[in-house]
Amino acid sequence: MYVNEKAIELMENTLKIAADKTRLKILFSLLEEIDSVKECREIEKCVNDIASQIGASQSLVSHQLKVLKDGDFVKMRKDGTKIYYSLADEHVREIVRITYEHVMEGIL
Amino acid sequence: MYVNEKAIELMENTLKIAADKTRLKILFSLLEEIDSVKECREIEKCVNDIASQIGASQSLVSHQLKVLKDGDFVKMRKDGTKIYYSLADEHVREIVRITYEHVMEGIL
DNA sequence: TGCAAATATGAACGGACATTCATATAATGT
DNA sequence: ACATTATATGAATGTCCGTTCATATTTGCA
Repeated sequence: MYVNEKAIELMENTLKIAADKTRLKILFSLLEEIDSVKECREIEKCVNDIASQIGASQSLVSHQLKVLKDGDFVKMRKDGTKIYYSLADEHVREIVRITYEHVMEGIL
Repeated sequence: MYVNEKAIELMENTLKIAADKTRLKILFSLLEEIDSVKECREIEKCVNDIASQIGASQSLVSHQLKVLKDGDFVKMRKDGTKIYYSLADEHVREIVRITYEHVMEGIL
């Protein structure tokens, strides 16, 4: 089917943002586990907590959070010296969830 | 939530394969339009048909089809000198569809 | 005002990769 | 066997980007 060039570009940009292991780890760190991936709740965390949790440097996490924020994958809330990040909306969760399930099924 | 390193790598690889405008065009060219994206049927096309349809060179399409095939995004069927490609399974359609819808909603 | 904690920023480096060009391989028909 | 059509392949190139290191900025507090 035909899809115009602009839509293709937007899709490419969106998928590129998700297609990085550091950024994926950040996104998963913002999902609180309950039972399955489907039932995760969004939570908020500050930069250093994310960094120590995923085992990456503060600088790297800050850089990648900027990418995620520019791409509207996450939103932020300032509180004192700390800045809390959380997932932007349900759509981010959905794209992460579906890719995760596909990988887990070993099909894709 | 915690996700092991191997799953993160697989997700990164899967998303990287989809995150390219030429490969996205190829995938869309293998979706026959009916009404909405949800209702598309898979079809098969040979390399040159795909190339002329998306306005790319034969060499480029062949290179990217190899990437898509190695990533199990497409499957192939030989018939004489022609080789017909089609989407591998429903999961490929789903990831393309969801990303497309998100972009179209202008939310993500 | 000075210090410390938390985060952001900029430069620099190295590796990955999309594209092009030229050429090779494979299959078909005469 | 040869020419033709369809597709694959390999090298070369230029660009993008993930990561690191050092440093700047901001906020709170004594």
